[in-house]
Amino acid sequence: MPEMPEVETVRRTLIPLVKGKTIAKIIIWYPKIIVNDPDEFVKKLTNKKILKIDRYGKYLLFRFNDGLTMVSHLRMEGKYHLVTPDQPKGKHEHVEFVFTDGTALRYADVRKFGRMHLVETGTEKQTTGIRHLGPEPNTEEFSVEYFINALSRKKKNIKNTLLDQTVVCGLGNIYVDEVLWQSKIHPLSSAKSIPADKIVDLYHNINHTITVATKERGTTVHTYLDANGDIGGYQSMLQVYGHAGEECNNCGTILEKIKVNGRGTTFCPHCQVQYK
DNA sequence: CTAAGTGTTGAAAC
DNA sequence: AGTTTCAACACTTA
Repeated sequence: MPEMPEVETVRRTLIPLVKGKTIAKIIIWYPKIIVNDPDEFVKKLTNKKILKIDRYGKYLLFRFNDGLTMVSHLRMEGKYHLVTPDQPKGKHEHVEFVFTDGTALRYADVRKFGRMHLVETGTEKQTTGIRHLGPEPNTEEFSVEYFINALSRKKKNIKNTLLDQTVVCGLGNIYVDEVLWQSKIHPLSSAKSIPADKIVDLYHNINHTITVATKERGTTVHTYLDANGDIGGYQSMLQVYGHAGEECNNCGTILEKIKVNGRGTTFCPHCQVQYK
C-alpha cells in the first residue's frame, strides 16, 4: 500500500488528530505487531505525550517526551484512525492507544504485516529497516551524480533496483512502474546498462512523481486510506499501474503485464526500451 | 480452488 | 564476502 506519498499523507492527517495527546492506556490485541516485548512497550509509553510525527522513507516516527520514538511501518495495509474507546473492536484492529482526552488511536491491518518498534530517540536510524535506507527523493543526498553512480554498480534489473530501498527509499510497486513508463525504460533493463541521459530522465521523473503524488494525497488502488479515512487522488493520473490490456497513452500499443522478481509489472512493450 | 495484492526480511544461492 | 533471489509473513478478493 503505502509508498512514500501515502505515508506522508498519513503523517499529515494524523498530526491534528493526536499531537499533544497523552497516552492513558495501550491495548495490544495482536502482539506480533510490536517488535519489542509488548509489556515493556506498554509500560514505557503509558503517560507519555506525542510531541510530533516525523517520517523517513515509508517509516512513521512518533516522537514522545522522555526521549522515546515509536517507529511504525504500515507495510501493505496498515492504517491508523481515531475512535472513541467504547467503539467495538473491528476484526482487523490490532493495537489501541487510549488518550487522556477520551479519544483513542487504533491501528488496523488486514494482513498483519505492519510493525511498531519503540526505540530511544536518536537511535532510530540504527533499527532494522531504517539502518540501510538510501536517500529520499527530492533531497540533497539524492543527487543525480549519486543516482548514476549507484545504478552503475547494480547487476540486477532496473525494476528491482528501484524497489531496493537502499538505493533510493520511498518508491514501491506502483510508482516504480509509473516512473519507468514516463522514462521509456523497460523494467527488465539491466540497471548498469541504462545510458546516463536516460538515468537523468528517470531521476527527474522520480522526484516529480513523488512530489505530484504527495500533493494529490497519494494513490488509492487497493485499500489505502489516510488517517481521516479519505482516499488519495493520484489513481486517476496513473498511466500503467492497473492498466494492463489498455492502450498506452503515448503510442497506443496494448500495455503488457509480466512478473519481475515476483512483483506484478505493467509496461508498454513499444515505448519502453530494454537496455541489456 | 487458485492466484494475486500497495512491503520487508532473513536465509539461501550465486 | 558482497550481492541477488525467494519464500514467508496473513488474509481478502477476483
